[in-house]
Amino acid sequence: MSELTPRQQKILGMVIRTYIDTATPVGSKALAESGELGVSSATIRNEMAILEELGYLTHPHTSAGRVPTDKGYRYFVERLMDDIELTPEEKNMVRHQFHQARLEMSQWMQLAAAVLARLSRSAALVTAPKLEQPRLRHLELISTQSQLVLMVVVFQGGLVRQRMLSLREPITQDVLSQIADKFNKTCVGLDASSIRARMTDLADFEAEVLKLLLDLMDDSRDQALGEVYRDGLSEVLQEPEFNRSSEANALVNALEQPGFLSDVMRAPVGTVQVVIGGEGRWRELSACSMVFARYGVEGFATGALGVLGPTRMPYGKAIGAVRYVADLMSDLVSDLYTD
Amino acid sequence: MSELTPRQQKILGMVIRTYIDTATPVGSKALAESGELGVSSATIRNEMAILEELGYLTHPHTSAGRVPTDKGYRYFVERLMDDIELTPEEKNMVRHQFHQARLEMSQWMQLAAAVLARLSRSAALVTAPKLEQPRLRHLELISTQSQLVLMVVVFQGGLVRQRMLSLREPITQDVLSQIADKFNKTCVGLDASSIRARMTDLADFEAEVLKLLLDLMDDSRDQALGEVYRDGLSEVLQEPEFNRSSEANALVNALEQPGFLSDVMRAPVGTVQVVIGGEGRWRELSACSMVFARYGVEGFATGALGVLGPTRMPYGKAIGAVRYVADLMSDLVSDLYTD
DNA sequence: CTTAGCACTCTCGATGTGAGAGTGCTAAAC
DNA sequence: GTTTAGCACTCTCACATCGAGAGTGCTAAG
Repeated sequence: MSELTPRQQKILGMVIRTYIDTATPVGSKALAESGELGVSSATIRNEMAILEELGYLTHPHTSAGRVPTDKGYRYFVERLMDDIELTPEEKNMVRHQFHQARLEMSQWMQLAAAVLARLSRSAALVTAPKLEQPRLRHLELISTQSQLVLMVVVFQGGLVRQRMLSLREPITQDVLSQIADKFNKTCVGLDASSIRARMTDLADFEAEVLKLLLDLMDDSRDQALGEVYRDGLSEVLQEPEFNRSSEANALVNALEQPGFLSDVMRAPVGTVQVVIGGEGRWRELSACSMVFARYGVEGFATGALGVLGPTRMPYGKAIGAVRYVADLMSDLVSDLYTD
Repeated sequence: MSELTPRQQKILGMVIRTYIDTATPVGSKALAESGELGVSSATIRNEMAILEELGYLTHPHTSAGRVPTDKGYRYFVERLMDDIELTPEEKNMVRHQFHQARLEMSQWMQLAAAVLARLSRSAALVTAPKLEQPRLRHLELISTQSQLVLMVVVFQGGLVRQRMLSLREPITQDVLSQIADKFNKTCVGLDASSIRARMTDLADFEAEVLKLLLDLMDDSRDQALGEVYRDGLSEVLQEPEFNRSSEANALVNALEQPGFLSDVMRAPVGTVQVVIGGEGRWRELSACSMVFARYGVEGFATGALGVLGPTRMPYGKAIGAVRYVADLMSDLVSDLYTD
């Protein structure tokens, strides 16, 4: 890819910025009249023709202004964009909201989704952090009815999971407590495989508890599926590109599909990824872009968050918001969940 | 309201059923040709004119077929509708799916939403059951870091809630366990106000635990706000009435609004309510109908579930589905959560 | 290399038109 | 009295036409 001249870069940037603003194709005349270039519309036309030949711009039809291509957006995001940082006021606002919230993951996630949606004017998604290597911290068995037992498991770090278990024959609470004690005495601090190795020679019911516990530990590793928080869908559906319902539908579908997020958002913690126009992999999302990041503590517990909007999204704000919120969430996970 | 003649009822029913099917105004000729009435289109026209005068039908314009009014739908739902029951196959399918799922409220809720959406071809909403009068079953305090404590509370019936608590000065796990024990010895089986009355003379930190516990018990009473499961949005947005994005937006907005559901779905357990065209109270939902019910055990724990679709929704299926799923969920709550 | 000028293309909104669907009304038939 | 056939009328919808406007590409001159 040959380098663009400074003027070409400037023109490309202007086209994209105006298009993001107005959602209508931008013509040479409008750019010339803005005065920032000091050249005539004819010159701009020539440059635009070159940019089009290089694949950064297109025409919807012969006599309309120019519209950025996915490649154009990519170039813009990687080289031309400025003010990726949120403003101090925005940061303050976000921090303030997080400060107000209770110390609870589900609240944060919802809050994070709301903040992302508001700041980036796109639909936001946040998945719960999943433990990479869950270690047992505490196990409790509680009889709720004669034939039903509630198992509450606290993992190292403070994540709590529960599961129910139905019995063939009644077991008293005392016996249950003894069994729980046995697990707590032997298995605290261990991961699933160590627990499996350690707990042998178990009575009938104990074996069942063990099975359920291991199952739960396995599940916690990718329970991201279930707990996903969304926000901002209604805002993004107002964008003109989603008036045609086929586009809108693709987006709503993607958001509703439970597996979608975890499929898409594979990335190391600390980097912000931008997927423009579905990037070939998600054909139905060719009108959408995603900005997302993983958050949490690598190797311990990570989740994903991001925004989904039209390719014509305000990338600067979106990237800034995703980065800032991801960092914030990482801090929270690190502060609260790691010992 | 004067009574409709049997033939008028039959015509009204046919108009509504065909309109629900086709989403296009239905004319006298089409009804006459279906052959079920044995009269000519002219007669049907006369009857339709009367039905229009009475307010059950309208014209979109002079020369289009008839469209039901909200009043027409209401009459239909209350007097004309048949097969409100799901078919045995559908019931089987639903029961089977619930049988497959794990013994876990969040799974059931998600499943219920999915089933409702599929059966009624509308958007479905399910809120978690909230405890009317939570009683403490078990309390656990776990230190996760030097300055952080995780409080896990199990309520009578098996609902588990957690909250974190940051300390001014470190407290050892032993001390924490002693405090938890104190609560468990004195307060098990009590509701919030009894606990408040019982636990007096508390040390500094104990008072804080008490406050948090009471707070949590209070919250659990209407935590419905947070935990809401949705499904079927993408399907319902495909319906022709939501091509105009303003209608669609009202619907998406309503679904995203957290308070909306709890506002709307006030009803006793065991009855299915039908709100047609927003019924004046929800002006922005004038193109939508809702079918919903409360489920659970009255006086102990109840939640709400329902579907939201165009006024032109398949009421029979929707009501049947809502009733069946609500009953199923009630049974589950009753089986698992009551002692 | 830049720019003015110009012909050309294409969209968009307004306008018009004919076919089709459905109605309301009237008068005749049962 | 109810039903029906017939007919004029109305309104939408799809389609075509048309001019204005916007924007382009090209050419030739600065």
